[in-house]
Amino acid sequence: MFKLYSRGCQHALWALAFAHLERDGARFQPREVCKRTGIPEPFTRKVLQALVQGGFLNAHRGPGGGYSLARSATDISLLDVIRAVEGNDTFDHCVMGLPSCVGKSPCPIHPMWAETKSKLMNDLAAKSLADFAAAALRGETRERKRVKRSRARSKSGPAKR
Amino acid sequence: MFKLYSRGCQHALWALAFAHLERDGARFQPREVCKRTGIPEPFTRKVLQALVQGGFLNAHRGPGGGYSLARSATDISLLDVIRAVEGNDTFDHCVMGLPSCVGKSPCPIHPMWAETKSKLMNDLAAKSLADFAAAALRGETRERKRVKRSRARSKSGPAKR
DNA sequence: TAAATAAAGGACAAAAATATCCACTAATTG
DNA sequence: CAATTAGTGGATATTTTTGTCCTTTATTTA
Repeated sequence: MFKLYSRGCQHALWALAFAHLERDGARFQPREVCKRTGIPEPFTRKVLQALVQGGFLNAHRGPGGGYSLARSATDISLLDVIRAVEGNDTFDHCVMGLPSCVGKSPCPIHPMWAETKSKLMNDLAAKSLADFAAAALRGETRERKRVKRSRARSKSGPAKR
Repeated sequence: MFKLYSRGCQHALWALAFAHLERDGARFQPREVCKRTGIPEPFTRKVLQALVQGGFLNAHRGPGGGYSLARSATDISLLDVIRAVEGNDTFDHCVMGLPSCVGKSPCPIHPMWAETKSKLMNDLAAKSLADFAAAALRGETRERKRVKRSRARSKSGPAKR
């Protein structure tokens, strides 16, 4: 169960990427975006609320409402989004469960993990929503659709634990 | 919710590390090891079962039973343990949830993520249980004890999502 | 200002991960 | 071979994550 972020955060990234693609800088309707990307609308709406509170989205109520990015898509990094959705401390927890895994008493794999994390966080901070959206457009618009359809249990391999 | 493996796998790693420290190569009693490391015994026993089935542990029933490592602690890598507990495909899932995130249609962050994973998996494959145990001894024997005591909710920061 | 639209927020439901318990079985020992 | 010890496997409980629904509130437009 190796994962970078929660499902909600994953949805947020798809939503923002497609929102940006539709009409850069303009408003977007969560309904449309969710339908196009095949992500669950009610859950995604919740996550969008978090992004509003985090200051990354502006909400527009009433008829023709929707959301718009509070800053340019080139100015919002994936790390920003992840932090906004998951909380600022997502990357701070010890992999071995130690309450204070620092300085004189690190966990047995702290150095290795710290290195991995550091590189990853740099990469995520360097990648903007615009970059992400562009990459999504290049590779994955069609493929994405199929996710929703084949939603049956994948029942992967042995050793389920 | 950035995580490298499940809680059960975390428990397994602590248990194996301390088992190795107690008496290298010899049998160990899960009861003792769990008490010393402060990890929940019933849950950990389940995970040990998985390791038996995975061929990493030998189980010994009856009086004075317990477990022993099936191979030398220097010959079992952290990656081996993780795979045995989590399933061989733990590291194969797409971070963006795509069913087939490869080749011509990778997800928007596939390259970045693949790079991170590759390095991490190399590191994990290079680190043996013996290395891990040695590091655990250097840093964390005492500190670990405190985990169990302060088991109260940590209620960390804002932006809980 | 009334009607319609759409986001906010909270309650609720389902599924998965985490954790415990117990009856059963195998091994050891006297 | 009977008694005791300790792992196995299955059932069950708890918590967290994921996902839905519905009422309220704000905004727009006629």
